[in-house]
Amino acid sequence: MNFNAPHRSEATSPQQDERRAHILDAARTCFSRAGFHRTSMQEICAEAKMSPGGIYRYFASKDAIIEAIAQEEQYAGRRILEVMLEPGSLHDRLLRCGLTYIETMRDRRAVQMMLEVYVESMRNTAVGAFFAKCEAENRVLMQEVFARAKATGEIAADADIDTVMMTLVAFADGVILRMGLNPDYDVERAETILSRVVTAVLENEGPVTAPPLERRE
Amino acid sequence: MNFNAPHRSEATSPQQDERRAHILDAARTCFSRAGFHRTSMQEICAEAKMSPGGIYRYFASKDAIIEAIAQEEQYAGRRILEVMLEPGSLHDRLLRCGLTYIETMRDRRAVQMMLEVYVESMRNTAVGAFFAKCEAENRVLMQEVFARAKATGEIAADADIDTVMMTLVAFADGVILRMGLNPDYDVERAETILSRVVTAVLENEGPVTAPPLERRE
DNA sequence: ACGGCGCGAACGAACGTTCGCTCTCATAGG
DNA sequence: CCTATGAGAGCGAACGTTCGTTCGCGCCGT
Repeated sequence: MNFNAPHRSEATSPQQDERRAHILDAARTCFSRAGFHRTSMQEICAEAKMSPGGIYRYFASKDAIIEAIAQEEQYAGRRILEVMLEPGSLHDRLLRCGLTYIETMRDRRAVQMMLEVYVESMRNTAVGAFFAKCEAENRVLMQEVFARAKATGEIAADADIDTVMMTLVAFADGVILRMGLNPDYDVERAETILSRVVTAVLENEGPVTAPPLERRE
Repeated sequence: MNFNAPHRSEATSPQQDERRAHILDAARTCFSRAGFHRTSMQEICAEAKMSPGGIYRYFASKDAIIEAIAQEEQYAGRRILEVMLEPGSLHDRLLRCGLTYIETMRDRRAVQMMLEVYVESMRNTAVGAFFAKCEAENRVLMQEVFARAKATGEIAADADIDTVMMTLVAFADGVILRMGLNPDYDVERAETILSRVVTAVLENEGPVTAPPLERRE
């Protein structure tokens, strides 16, 4: 529920932080192997080479560990999104942002963690609430970025920003999901395709009444 | 482990099938609410209004229920993919296929089930093995479709079929994932974008040759 | 001597599964 | 027509196991 307060004391020493990180790392290994709810505390203990009593000194519950990991994931995502605030064309920044995101997910373990967090977020859990909050923040950030792009004429003034944004995010997540499902999928060979997709999505829609399928001859 | 044999007898009466379906439906409701591994048999029993003993007459274990559901999901996916064998332009069929897929996922419950199956498939489980088998079959089907498209010149002869295919599938899954994460996401407003994305992905690098047109009404 | 860290046996609860029972109902024999 | 019979459907208390968590006690640096 509470994502900020440590278990017992408000102040944390560097060694405590290190220990916490050690436990979280062990938990990640276990969770990515079997998922949040099929991983037992005993397994995390074994992976971290600590006893239950030791771990419970740093985290109040198993859920607290899950929440801490979800938090880390969100912060990592936010840091990547901040690429959008750097200089460059909208298309370039979006592509760079996407590729950076994909780069951090090269490890199958990372994909599994991300998915686990996503799945957990869709349920009525503390993780879900936190996820929604972060998602809303990210959206505001992106809306500002796109609004500025409208001002400079990089995208049409009447573009449906929300849809464009969401579709791009959906695409990035989809590629990562596919990387997890099918390790053969080579994103590097897909890079030029990705670039074209970004261009295509940024293009403004034609007349609203036009049929969705364009006739090409 | 075994996806085909029923629990006790090889032959199944229509009433038995109906009962099985009833149990699976209850299980889906529970699973989409809390996930495979946080749903207890007791909950499924309550939802199905049956006792444990009753349910275990139809399924050998909880895992057997999960496997049956994963199987249903795969078969549904395959049926949608068969749109690709119908007449029409490649672009048209791909878009229709994607939109049909998305249509079946309008229900949040369906998205959650799909994701649950995906996550389970990434682990070393019986579901994972079955998933890999289906995935391989689907790939063969798609490779044939694309090979034929090359023959008719709908895509360039040197196009990287595997990458194109995977990227499109990734996109579809991504959109669905986003629909689950963010119920505000309105796919209908995204439809023209989706169409442009399909076009963009199908384009080979270099000069774009226009695919021939066959519209279906 | 003392505060903390860390241990690991032990706890109650909840899990998936089993098993012996009752009930139902189609059929056969009288 | 009635009733005996047997197979299967369904039940639910109970099983052994495993779960997340607790707690009292040694250990160690100061």
